Parts: sequence; C-alpha cells; structure tokens
Amino acid sequence: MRFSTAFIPTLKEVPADANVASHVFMVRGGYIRKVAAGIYNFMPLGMRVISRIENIVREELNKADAQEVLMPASIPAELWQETGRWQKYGPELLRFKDRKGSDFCFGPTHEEVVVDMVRRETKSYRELPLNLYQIQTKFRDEMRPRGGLMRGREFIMKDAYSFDVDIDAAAISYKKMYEAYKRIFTRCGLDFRPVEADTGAIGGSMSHEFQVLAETGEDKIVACDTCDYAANVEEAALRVSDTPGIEGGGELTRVETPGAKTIAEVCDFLKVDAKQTIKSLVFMADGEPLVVLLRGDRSLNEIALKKVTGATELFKARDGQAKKATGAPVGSIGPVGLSIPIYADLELKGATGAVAGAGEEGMHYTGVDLERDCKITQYVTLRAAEEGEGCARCEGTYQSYQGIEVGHVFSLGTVYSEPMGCTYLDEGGKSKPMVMGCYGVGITRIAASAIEQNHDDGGIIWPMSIAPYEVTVLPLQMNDDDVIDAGNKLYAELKALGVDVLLDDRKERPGAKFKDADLIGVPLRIAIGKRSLGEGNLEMKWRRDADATALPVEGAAEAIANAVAEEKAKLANS
RNA sequence: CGGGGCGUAGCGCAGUCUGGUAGCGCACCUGGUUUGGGACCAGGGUGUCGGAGGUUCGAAUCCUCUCGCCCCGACCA
Repeated sequence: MRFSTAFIPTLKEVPADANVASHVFMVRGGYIRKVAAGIYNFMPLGMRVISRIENIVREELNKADAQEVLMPASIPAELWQETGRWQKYGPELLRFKDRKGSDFCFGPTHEEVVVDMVRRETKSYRELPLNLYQIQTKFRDEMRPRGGLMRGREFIMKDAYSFDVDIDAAAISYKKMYEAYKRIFTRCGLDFRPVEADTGAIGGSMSHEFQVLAETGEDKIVACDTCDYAANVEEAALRVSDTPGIEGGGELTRVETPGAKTIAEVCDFLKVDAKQTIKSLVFMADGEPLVVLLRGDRSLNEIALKKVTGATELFKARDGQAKKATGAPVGSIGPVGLSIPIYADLELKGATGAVAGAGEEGMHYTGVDLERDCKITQYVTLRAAEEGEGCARCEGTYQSYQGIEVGHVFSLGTVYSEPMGCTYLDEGGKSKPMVMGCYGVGITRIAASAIEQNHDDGGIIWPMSIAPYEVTVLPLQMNDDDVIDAGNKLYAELKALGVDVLLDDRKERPGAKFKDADLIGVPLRIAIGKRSLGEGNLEMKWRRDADATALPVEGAAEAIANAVAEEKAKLANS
C-alpha cells in the first residue's frame, strides 16, 4: 500500500475521551473511530489487524477439528424463551421488534441458536463429537463501556460450541480447545495466563479464562510462584490456617473513637494494626440485609458471598439501608448484639481480642471474642486472595496481576441441551442430552490487549503476526529522484516476495514520517535517505529497538523478507 | 443505577462567573521557501456554540427541560 493513497488519518493530539494506551493509539494511528459509546468504525489499518487475528484463530480452530459457521446477529425471542434467558438476561441484552411486532434480540452469545441448529440435524451418537464456531459481531449493552476496544458494546468475538455424548468425551473437547487457545494467544504474541475462573451466569462446571497480563486490565488474578496454579481472585482457593486470624483475648470493652470511621482511622486512633480489627459490611441479599465480617486488612470476594447465600441479587447496602438494618451508621457497625444473619470469614473463627464497631456513632469495642460476644450464622471463606498469601495447592506464594480476559472456555454440561431437547440416540437406542462446552475469544479485545502489552510513548509496537503491515518503507527525501526510485523498487520487490509493505510516499518531511511510523507501530522500518543511499545502504530498524542498522541495497528485499519470516516463526514456535 | 464533570470549527481547547454581533493551536485549502525526528512565511473560516423552550432590546453566557459523552463507584463476561 502507498501511504499517499491510503485512508490512514493520523492525529497529533490525544483524543479527549481516551485514557488507556490501546484506545489512544488506535484512534491517533487511524485504526478506529468512535461512532457511539462503545461502538466503533474499523478503518483500513484496524480492519487489517482484525483480519490477521481472525485468520490465526481460524487456522488453529480448524486444526482442532472445529468447523466454521455463521449464525444470525438477530435472534428471535422464542429461542431465548426456551432457556428462560429472555427473562433472566438483564438490560444488557439489546431487544427490539420487527415490523410485525415480533420480539428479537441482538445476540450477545449464541448458545440457543447453535443448539437449535444442532438439535434439528444431529440425532445419533455416530454424528458426535461436533464442534462449531463462528466469528461474529456481538452486542452487549454494557452500563459503562470503556477503554475503546477493551470493553465495547459492539465487539467481534469468536464463539465455539462443542457437542459430545458424555462428560468424558466433553472433557476431551474441552482440552482440545484449551490447547488451541494456548496456541492462538501465543501466535498473537501475547503474554498470557490460563486461569481458573468463576463460571458466572452461564453455568456449568469447569472454566478457564485466558488472561493477558497488563496493568490496565480490569480483572485481578493471582498466580502461584511455585506451581502452575493461577486463578481469578473471585475463584482463587485459599490455604486454610489452623490458628485464628486475630488473637489477643481480653474483656469486651467499649471505647470512644470520635470521628473514626474507616479501618485506617480507627487503627490510627487506637494505635492498633488493621490485622487486629474486624470489618463489618452490610449487604442486601434479595432484599434482606446481612452482615459480612472480614479482618480489617482483607477484602471481600463477592462471588464467594453470592454462592454462600444463594442470593440471585446481591449488592452492598446503601448507607440508609445499612443503618436501618443494624441501627448504626456506616463506620460504626459491628457484629456485637446484631440479630440479622452474620457471615464471618473462616479466618475469623476463634478470633479474640479484636477491634470492631460498637453499633453507635463514634464508639468501638476492643477485646471482641466472636464466639463469646456474637451470634455468627456461618463461618466460611469470604475473603479475596491477595498477593503474598500462601498457595492452596502447594507451599508457594501468590503473586497478583491485572489481566485482560481475551478468552474463556466453559464446560456447559447439559444446561442448554436439556431444556432445548438437544438429544441423540446412544448405541442402545436411548435418548440422551448432548454434553456441551462453549469457548469464546474476544477478537477485538486481542487487538487492544496486544497494544496494552506492546507500546511506548511514541505508539504501538505490534507483534509481527498481527501487525497491519509487516514492513514500512520510508523514502526520506521526496525531492530526490534516487531516493524515490530506491523506495519504489524496494516496495515492488517486497510485494513480489509476499511481504505486506506500506510505502510512505507522502511529500512529508522525514520527521513527520518517523513519527507516524512509530505511532502506527509496523514492526520493521526501512528508511531510505540520500546520506546512506550514497554509500549503498538502507537503514533497517525494528520498532522495538532504539537503533537502526545499515542494510546494503543489494539484496535488501530478500534480507528483509527473511527477517520477517524469522520473526513470524519465532511467535509460532515459542 | 448512585456520585462528579464535559458538550463552542475535523481534533484539542479559551470565552460562560459579570449578556453586547464567535476566538486560539493543530488540521485543512492557495502560493512560495524548505526536507534526517511532527518546517516556515503570506493569504483563506470551513460554526445550528449538543437540542428544545423561556427571560431580555440583545443569550455561547441567565432559567427550565432534554439528549449525548467522559470519569469514579455499583454491575457484568
């Protein structure tokens, strides 16, 4: 492609609404433009990146015996009513009516459609296993889209669905996808971790997320520094200790703590460590209040609480609700004398000598003995895993990371096949529901996370495998015929060798071309300047490196093509 | 959905408090000079001041309503 005729509108200034690297650089580099909140145009550079990611995904899934299909984006409500999700799914499901008034939704996921397709055609165990995937635009009406492509409302996703005769066969399908995913993300040049995850609203028994490690990630994960255990903090197992997390003994004593509301303020006032305090949180579970107790320095794992209470709707109580439920203002709530259900973190079992709110403005208790002074409904692990804690599976220690979820594999069991009657006949002629799995890859999110992981102040540093172009050629003096000719010649030769090349033939000054090249992030840059051209050389520079090296004009195209091929091979085999 | 903020030229912003005929930088167009890390000179304004009402002789500016967007939180995969 010649830059002079390309549609690559780059921007010098940072768009006002972008605050993460991938968003800033994709807009500035002319990859995407916003059309509405969380909805974007993909311009030529963006489209090229998307295509390359899609192709990697296709290759690896086809290798794993999955077959590509395309299902509709508009889905009739009847299908979603069969599984009950038409009612269950919240406002993030975009619903609309056609001209006859029939209900439809824009598919955020396609279990119902794929199950409907398979149940109509597949009747025998002989036709299984089956794994179908599509690459499709999805829509989820997120409350708060953010970070450009990191969390859009409309996004491109690969979703695959496996159908098997039983759990053992389904486990094989699951494993195949798991391995395919590892290859996909490796080939995309991403530093990622497969982590054990919560199965969420979709249901099912086994689940792994593929998390790209990046500081701007929205997910918190912990990974053991010794074994290969890694998990979303919502799911991470914790090592159970024999000794209570708070010890000290003593009598229950009321003390004045004027103005102290937060744990930090109370600790400051009473000169105690946060590890000696008990934090009391009020939650509303399906409209009923309950109290959660955690050691002062811990944080809550809401997923665990949701599981324990079995509540379908669970949220932190508003200040007014909390006061009504406990009789105390937030900041002074404590477990002593409460009559509503109290769920205490397992770590607090046997706790003595603790500091907790006294249920009255400006008052706290010291010397709290939970067994003696409170009525605890249940002790259960409720705290979130944190950096530095002991691994539950070995003697190692957890490290914590921020992650961007780019893939998710679920084992679904029969939660969709059963209600929808997706069955097959086994060898004995008996009808059984198919055992399913579902597997997602965020195509657009891969693009964003690759940038989060690979950029500097000047712009993107694409991995070779997903870059919009592999090489960019910059003739620096567009008033010098030798330079122009050398650029055109190299451009033609590289194209002939099958290299994706962008020739910056604009009549811009060298500085502008360098800046745009850095911003766009093509991994390999060839500068042609009259200075070095006089000595028979071009200048080759990797975007990730600081310095260029001289490259003889003679045989340059072959040398560049080889360098590109080597770079690609590195990603494929690592 | 709760809290905060912003909508003025393609982009980034000033002007709003204190009402008086719309401005800066970048980009863009014309001409010239330049050419190794976002050049310079001269000329050119491309705008429903988010929208709708209202107050006023007069509204970007004041009032009411409304739409959109961003940030923090809650929520979600």
